[in-house]
Amino acid sequence: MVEPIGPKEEHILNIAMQVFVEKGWHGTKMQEIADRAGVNKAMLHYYFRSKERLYSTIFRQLFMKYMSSLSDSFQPEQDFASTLKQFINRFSDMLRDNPQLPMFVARELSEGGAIVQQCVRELVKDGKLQTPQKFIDEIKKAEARGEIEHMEEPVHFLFTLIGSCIYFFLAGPIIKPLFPGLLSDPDAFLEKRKEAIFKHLYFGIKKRGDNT
Amino acid sequence: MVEPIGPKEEHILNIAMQVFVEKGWHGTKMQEIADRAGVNKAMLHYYFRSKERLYSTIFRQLFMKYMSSLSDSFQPEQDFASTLKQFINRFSDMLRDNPQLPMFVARELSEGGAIVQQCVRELVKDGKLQTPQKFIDEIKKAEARGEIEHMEEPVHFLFTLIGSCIYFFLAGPIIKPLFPGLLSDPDAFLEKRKEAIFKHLYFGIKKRGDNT
DNA sequence: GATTAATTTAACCAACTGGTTAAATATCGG
DNA sequence: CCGATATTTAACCAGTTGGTTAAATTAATC
Repeated sequence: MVEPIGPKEEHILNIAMQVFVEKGWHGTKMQEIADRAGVNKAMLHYYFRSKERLYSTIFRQLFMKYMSSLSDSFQPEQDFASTLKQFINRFSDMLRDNPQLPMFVARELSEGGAIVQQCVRELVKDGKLQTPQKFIDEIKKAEARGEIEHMEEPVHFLFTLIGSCIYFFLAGPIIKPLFPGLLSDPDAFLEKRKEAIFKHLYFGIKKRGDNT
Repeated sequence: MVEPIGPKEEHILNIAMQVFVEKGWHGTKMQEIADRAGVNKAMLHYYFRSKERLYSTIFRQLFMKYMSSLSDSFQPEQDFASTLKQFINRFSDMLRDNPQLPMFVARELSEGGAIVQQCVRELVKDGKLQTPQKFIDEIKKAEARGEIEHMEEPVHFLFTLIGSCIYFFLAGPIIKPLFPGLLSDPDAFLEKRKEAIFKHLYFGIKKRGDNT
């Protein structure tokens, strides 16, 4: 089903991915892809027929990468604290390596052209987006083990968790000018960020032993 | 400095705002604004000279609205628990009334054309984006009062908090198809979401009295 | 009611966009 | 080396885009 693609084709695909991720569907011009890939514009159509096809290939790939990383980052461990810690670790590392990925996915889904909508419909239909249930089940188990507090709707914790991990990467352009210096050592920052998220979500901020 | 604008001008501005919020800079066409506003395309240029100017007016306005709502939602109360609860309440309500606002701001900042960059530079220079410090100061006070745990870098809590509130609105297009039925009663959902966020961040999920 | 200024319109324009095509060039099996 | 196939190019095309303009219409002023 997945026909093999030549190195040239792959090179174009990689460049196109960069441009689409940076500028989105409307902001991306075929000419710019061609220029940055160092090929004639007609080559893009030779290999991919149309902007729609090229985009659809790329969106599908990146959307799956994003959703898969959610799934892959979540691996049940001995206790839920470890599971949570590992998820934050892995998911944050993926975001560090693909900082523009969540913005791309969110933006394209929100602009929601026909291509994107069809893509998502297919993936949902094929059952390829079932991360959440895995998550929720594990939360319920940890709850049953008496490890964590009872949650009425575990899905909320999922939202809180993902939101906490992602926000920094989505809001980067606001945060950077507001906190100059915060990112002088990005790696160190991310490590602290991971710890902070875990502490906030697992222990909360309330002073323990305080019953007010 | 702010010249008074006629009702017609304002009408166009409102429509233009809708279109820009929906489709972003590149996705917005002057013709569509004109059509939806029920005016001749030349009128847009008559009132606003260029797409850049029109956009710049709108971006500035919406970006300030977003940043102000962050600031306005944060009003110190008797105790930090109440402050936090109220912030989540107010900020979430604003998001409910302007669900596309965070996506718009994030998207435009990430595409980061010259207009946006200059806009942000001006606002930062004019000191109009100083919400965060207010926040951090209050956290430190609550810490000093012994109300909450010590935080090495309170700014992380800010990120976790905002991320938790915003994620649902940014990820709406992913969440809706994945959790059909979750939003059958959006208002009820949001109320539960507010409570959940507060619980997660203030108390954490760890079973209390458990010292593992 | 005439004159002036503000508003609105249709027609137009140059630049750009995605896409095509036919010819040129490179590649490769024989 | 030859033919066939795959790749690459420049020129081109029709539709769209932001923007202009001059004339027409309306509103305001006297």
